This record gives sequence, structure tokens and C-alpha cells, in this order.
Amino acid sequence: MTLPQVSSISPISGPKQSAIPASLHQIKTHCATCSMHDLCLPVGLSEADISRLDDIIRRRRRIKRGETLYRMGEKFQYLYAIRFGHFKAIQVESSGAEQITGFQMSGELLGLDGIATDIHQCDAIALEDSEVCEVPFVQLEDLFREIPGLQRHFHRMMSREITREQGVMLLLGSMRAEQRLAAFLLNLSGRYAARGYSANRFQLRMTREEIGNYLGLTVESISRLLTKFRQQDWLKVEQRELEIVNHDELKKLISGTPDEDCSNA
Amino acid sequence: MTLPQVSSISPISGPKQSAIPASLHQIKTHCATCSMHDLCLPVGLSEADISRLDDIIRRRRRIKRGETLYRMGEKFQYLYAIRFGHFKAIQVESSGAEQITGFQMSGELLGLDGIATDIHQCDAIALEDSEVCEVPFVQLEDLFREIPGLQRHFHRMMSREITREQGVMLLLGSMRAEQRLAAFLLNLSGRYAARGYSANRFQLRMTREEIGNYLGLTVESISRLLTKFRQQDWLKVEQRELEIVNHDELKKLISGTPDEDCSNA
DNA sequence: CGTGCGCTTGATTGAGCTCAACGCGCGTGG
DNA sequence: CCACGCGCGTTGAGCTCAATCAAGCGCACG
Repeated sequence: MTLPQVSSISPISGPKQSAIPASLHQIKTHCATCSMHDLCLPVGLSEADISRLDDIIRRRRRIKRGETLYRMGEKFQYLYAIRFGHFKAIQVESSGAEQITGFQMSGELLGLDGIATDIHQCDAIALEDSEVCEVPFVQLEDLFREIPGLQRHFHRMMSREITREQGVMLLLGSMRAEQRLAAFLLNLSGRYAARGYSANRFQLRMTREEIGNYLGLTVESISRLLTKFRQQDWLKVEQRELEIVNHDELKKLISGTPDEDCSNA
Repeated sequence: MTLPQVSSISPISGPKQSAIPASLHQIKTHCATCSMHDLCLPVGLSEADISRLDDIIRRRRRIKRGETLYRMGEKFQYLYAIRFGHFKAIQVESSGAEQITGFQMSGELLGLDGIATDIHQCDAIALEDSEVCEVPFVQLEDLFREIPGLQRHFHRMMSREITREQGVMLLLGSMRAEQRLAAFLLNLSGRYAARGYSANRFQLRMTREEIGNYLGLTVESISRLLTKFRQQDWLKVEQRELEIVNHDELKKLISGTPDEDCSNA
């Protein structure tokens, strides 16, 4: 029940907890002081508007590692903005096969899959102890009518999710194993960079199994590829600790067509 | 240069052109009389509200087979509601590799990928002579503030696009070739059924090449699989003409895990 | 101190790719 | 009118990349 340890993730620009009385912290969520502020919210939103948003976000939820935030088939009521932590979203097929459709991190939104039918279409599971803001969607939609900038921002976030998934389709549909893993690692790298963390050193929050599942590969393949990348001095890997040593080679690998000869044919 | 043969797709409930003066047809789009009405619009929208929507849709566009509706990199301004016809959306990679991320048909929306950055992220190409309504997005967002039901409906459509893509990720990430094709055919079947066409007999609007690209397989694989399905009497195929004979076997194939023994282990 | 999970590595297999040839229908031009 | 080329589809043969199967290691945790 303590305050989230925002300091532990140490964004480049730390929260400015300036003049807000401590007592208020317990009843308001304070988007204004959230470190993920500028990922969740449009730039230039007024103090007053932020406060109105705060007003409808009545609850924060802590989700421990391995726990589910919501499950497929449950009624959809809330969107969740991740304050800190990591999640995976998984789709379970009738046969029982699981497919991870995404890994979400702080500043990203969970629950968009539920809007279509008012029923969640996938499970969201915490990869580590995490915290989310619970945003009642009906009230959020009401607020859109009063804060056009917020509406626009929300549409952008949904659209970004659509294009993100299109990128994954490209990956799954037309890349070979090496390329998939390289693309995955660079994607993580970029997202950490956008959050003010190192683009080159970070911790994998998911197992090899989960990476493989996401990329349409097996654990063994992931393991072998990581070994290979390490041997080529493109990365350093030790358990979950990862360092990207040769960003460029990984990039080349992705865009490099199987037939390299087309460069000066 | 002839008119698209709307009659050839013969929806169950044809447009009711009742009492509207012919002259008006040229300046208004008339969602009310569009046969895709109930796919595009929320149920229970008032006449007045529909008319307001009509007012912002100033243009219909005809797109001939093979022409692009919009291209990656172009400025995003409009959403497009397909009145009739079929499109494919393709993502082009830096290396030049193409990936088809979806096939859209009448009553579906195109352009959602552009909202995030105001730049289209993929190409939309007509698979046959088609017609779309051009909806200026900025004005549509304004309208959302005044017609909550329309806002809600739009959010549902975006969310449906997200879950649709998640389904494709499941397909690409964890299904074998047979299952992918079966899932694809049943998906088409369901969508035609929802439009009042036959669920079991329809025409493929795309080449084998395009199907393969979409499913992460080669033309040859698609061809072989179609032959196989035909030999098992699950389908009849002749050129683009397709009839699903054994719906159930196809369904079983999809959900059937490779190891069948887990049913009563 | 065992037990299990996550990870790695090796050996083998096989699904789907690649390459190649061919057929068919259709439009185009001689 | 036929010849030709071309796009689309089919089929076969061989190969390859990643899956599967199998074994073992190390660390965390009861």
C-alpha cells in the first residue's frame, strides 16, 4: 500500500513532486507527477484538464509478478495505463495453444482489445511486480467530449497499437528467425530509450520461452540465436541481462534481404 | 470503364432507394441508403445524426482494380469506408519485402493506420473496382463530441481492428500451413455471411500469391494446400471460385492440436 | 539437499521453401 | 485468324531452416 517506487526506475526527468500536499497522494493519482506523463498524455494539456482526468481515475492497482490484470472473457470496464512494470498480453486458442500478442511496458495502455465487444479478448499478465492506473472507459469517453486534445491523443494511441501489430505481422509473416530476434531486441531497445533508459543495456523481463512464443519460434531457437549473436560480438547476454554491442549489424540483419547481391546488380 | 457490377454481389437487403429525389444522390452520400449501413454505423442512430454524418462526407471515390487508395508516407486526412469492392493493405519494408496486413471488404474501414502520426503507414490497393466514402477525420472527431453513439461505435471499430490483428498474429505465430489456410477461408466465409452473401460459395478476390503473402506462406504452398483440401472433399475450387463443402473439418483442423491425444489423457 | 524451472547444446527430422518446368486462359499484335 | 507473350496457377524434386527430441547444467526455493 506504499507509494509506487517511481525512483527505482529513475527516468531521465524525475517526477517533480513540488508543492503537492502528501495527504492528497492517497486519493488522487496525479498524472501530473507520474513519470509516464508524457507517454500517456498529450503535450500541452492544461493543469485543469489533467485534474479532471485524475478525478475519474479512482484506483491504482498493484499486480504481482505472474498475476493477471484481466482475463479473456471478462467484462471490459477499464483501460489500464501502466505506471511501472511489464506485462504480456496473450491470446488463448480453443485448442489451448497460447500466443503472446505483445509485451507492454510503463506508459503503455492495456485493455484496448475489450472495447469492441465489452469483453476482454486476451489475458494480461504481469511479468514483474507492476502498477497500473485503472481508467473507467465510459467516463473517459465522456471526458473526450470535453477535452478534444485527450480524444485525439487516445485515437493516436489506438492507431499506434494497430500499426505496432502490423509491424509484428510483417515480422511473423516475412522474416527469418535471426531477423525476428534482431527486430525484437531493437524494438525493446527503442522503447527503453523513449523512456529515458539505456538503449543498449537492459534486462529482459520475459523468459526465452516467452520471446520464442511471441516471435513464432521455439525456446531452443531463441537460445541458439542469442548464443550466435553473442559469438559474433553483437550482444552480451548473461541470463536476463542484455547489452547490445553492435546495433548496426543487427539493423543490417533485419533489412538485409536474403540475397545480398541486389546492392550493385 | 463500365460501372462496377454491384448486382453481382447482390446483398440480401438491397439499398432501399425509396423516396429520395435523384438529384440529391449527386451531392450527398446517404449513409441511410447505403447497403453497408449497419456495418459502418451504430444501431439506433437518428435520421438527423446520420444526416450530419452525410454532411461531412463530401466525396465518394472510385478506385479501379490495382489502383492505390493511399500510399505509405502520404499525409493522413481521411478515413475510408468501403461501399463496395475489396482492398488489400500492404506494409513495405525497407528491404523492399512486402507484407499484406489485411484484406478489407465492403462495410470495413481503411486508413486507421494513419491516425497515429498523421502519415499513412501502409498502402491500400483495390483488388477490384471499388468505391469508398471519404471521411475527413478531423471533422469526424468533432462530430464524435456531438454524437456519443458514433464515438462509441468508432472506438469499437478500432478495437475490432486490434483484435483482428491479434488473431492474425496467433495465426502467423502458432499455426501450421494447413491451419492458416483453413482459418483464412473460414474467416472470409464468416465475413461474407455477415454481409448477407453465401457463407459457403464465394469468389476469392486475391491471387494465390497474395493469400500466401498474407499467411506467411509461398504461392506453391497455397496451391498444394488447396489441391489437398479439394482432394479431401473439403472444398471445391476452380480458379477464384470457391465452395466450402465441409465447414466442420476445416474448423476441426484449426483447433486440432498436433497431438490429438490430450483429449482424454 | 533434492526438485523444478529456465536455459543451453547436440542430433535428427520434417514442414515448407526454392528452383524448375509446364499448362491454361487471355489479350495483343502480326 | 493464329502466334505469341504474359500472368496466374499447378506440380515435382531436392534442400534448408527451424522444430523436435533428448540430455544435461545451474540456480532458486521449499
